[in-house]
Amino acid sequence: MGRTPCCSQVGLRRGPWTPREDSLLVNYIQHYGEGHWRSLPKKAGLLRCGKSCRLRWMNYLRPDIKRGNITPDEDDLIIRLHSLLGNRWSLIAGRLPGRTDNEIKNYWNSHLSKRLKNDTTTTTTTTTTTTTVDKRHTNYHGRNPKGTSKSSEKSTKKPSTEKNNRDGANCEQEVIAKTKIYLPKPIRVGQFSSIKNDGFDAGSNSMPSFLDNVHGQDCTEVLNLDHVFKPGVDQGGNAGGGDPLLCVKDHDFANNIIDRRCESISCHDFSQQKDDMLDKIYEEYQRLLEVEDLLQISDSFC
DNA sequence: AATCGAGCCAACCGCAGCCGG
DNA sequence: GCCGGCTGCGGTTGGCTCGAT
Repeated sequence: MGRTPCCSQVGLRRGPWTPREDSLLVNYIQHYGEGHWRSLPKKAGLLRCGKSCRLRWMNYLRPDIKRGNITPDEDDLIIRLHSLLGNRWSLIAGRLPGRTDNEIKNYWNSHLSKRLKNDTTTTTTTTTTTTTVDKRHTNYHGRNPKGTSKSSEKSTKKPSTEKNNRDGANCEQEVIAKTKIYLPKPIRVGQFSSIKNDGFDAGSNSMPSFLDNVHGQDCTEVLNLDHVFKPGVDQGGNAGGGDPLLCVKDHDFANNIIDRRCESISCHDFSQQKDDMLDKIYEEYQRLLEVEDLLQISDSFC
């Protein structure tokens, strides 16, 4: 499709945005709303391409954006969603209110992927989950072996909700113990085509790619999804029991994965399973946020 | 004090989906 | 059904910051 790259136009500014440009963009959007990015810069008096304006607004200027201080809970949620969705940052961001896909992507690349790397190097030398969890305890946030972490140091400069919300390393270790990280290979998906692009078409018996890509494992190992989801569930795998996570952990899902490998169930069924699971993870996250709020309120009385 | 290297993140680039003509 | 423009997405990059030496 012959599309002219909008940013290649002569005379358009590039690089970091100035406060004046920001205010022009914000003022324009406040008056006329988002959209029509192509024509927006001209109307707003900006020497930027529409794409750049959109990016700036979406990733930085939107009023509902939370910046920095990814909490352990968000961290946990990102890991779990990533294990489900792969590099579908926009989908993951959609489940994290106030977070942008760019921020999550950056966070993953700078923090979590390193943790994953450490994790995989340890898992290759060990066979039991217990062992790998123990190893991960020493590698949370991908901190370097010297123990100096710029991210942690930076976070001391910024107001750190992470430190306020949780009891530091213990909680981080707890998160680690709850999660098993996989690294799906990058998948490209359209907004409404996650299943279609997951790599299995009607005539294929293959697994969806996000599962195929799970660490290059076969479906038996994919059953380790149990580790992806929050433990704290009973080992019997009983669904219900008051905890929504019990549903997430529901073995029916894992069984469906196997069924798919062996019998090829319908795309729709699987899509529904995945959507349900996402909803449940998200519900859990919302609950965590509520609990955090309650804890903060109670702390404030102490 | 200067230099180096690692980490972080805003922004850019190119591709693909969607949609209207 | 085809074409072209717009938009959204994910990968990548460049520059800034900061700790280590």
